[in-house]
Amino acid sequence: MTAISAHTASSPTAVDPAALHTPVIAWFDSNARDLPWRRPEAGAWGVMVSEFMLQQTPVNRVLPVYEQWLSRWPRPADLAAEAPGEAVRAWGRLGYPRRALRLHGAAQAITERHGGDVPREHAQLLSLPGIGEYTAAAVASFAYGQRHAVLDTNVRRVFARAVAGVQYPPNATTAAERKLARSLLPEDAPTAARWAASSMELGALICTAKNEGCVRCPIADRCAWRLAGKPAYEGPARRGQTYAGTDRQVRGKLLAVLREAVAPVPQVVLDAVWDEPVQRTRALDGLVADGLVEPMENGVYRLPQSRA
DNA sequence: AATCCGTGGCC
DNA sequence: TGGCCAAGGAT
Repeated sequence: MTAISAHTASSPTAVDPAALHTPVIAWFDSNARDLPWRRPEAGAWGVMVSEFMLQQTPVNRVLPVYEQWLSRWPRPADLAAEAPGEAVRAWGRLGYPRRALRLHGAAQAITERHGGDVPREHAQLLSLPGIGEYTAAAVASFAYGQRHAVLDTNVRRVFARAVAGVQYPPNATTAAERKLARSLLPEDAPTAARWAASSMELGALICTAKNEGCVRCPIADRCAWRLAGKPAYEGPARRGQTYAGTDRQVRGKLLAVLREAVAPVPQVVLDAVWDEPVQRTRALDGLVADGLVEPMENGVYRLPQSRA
């Protein structure tokens, strides 16, 4: 096949959805990981907790924390009854601790507005704190078997390569990607949900950002990117993630002290984590503004006890 | 739309 | 060694 015809074949309108569904779903049936949130006993709450934890955090680091959370808070109301600081503490070192606060807030909303059950409607899920377009679709699809385009970084990369013929998807999800995802969605809901999980798993295990495993890929023979000779990424520089010396690092150090503390922490102890006073103060103020830290009297701090 | 928000493993 | 990457969301 020439480069020209490979390019033609990469046109989204030329894709036969069924030609992708069948081999990818068959591959998933034999190769899916046995993750706890995929087991029936996880329920919608388990799926939802896992989705919060998996936002920007690898599976292997989520696993032990997920088990602790579901054991301690088996239903949304159990978490809602806790102080938000307990959620932040139990979040441990998963990163982005605002997710813990949002998950706690979502549990409160579910308890107060939805009778304690994770809502089934996409719009209702979307209205909960910490749930955006991706997570709403993921919960509706994985927990309730509904038909939604589930566009996470894995699926977007699979589509970019297999269909668009490029190495990486755009920085932010585009209207074209949503349209493509909808056009590839199987008609019946159970198959659509299976397809969502399958295409995501393919991106996570085979069609990875680096060291992609094309030799094990069930659709390698029709992947536009591979057929085009795997051209290198061309386009705007992808977003970097500098960390050392940033406010995020300082916030992380401050919150780590508060997570480990069994009693409220004097400011002098927090001051020891970072030398530069202006940045240190800005970071602590930011944590307070975000509701992750609660100032007490006399310059003492703790994880939030008040119900937001 | 561009930035901010943690943490740790990997090559 | 250090940039890159990991099932995003909020502003």
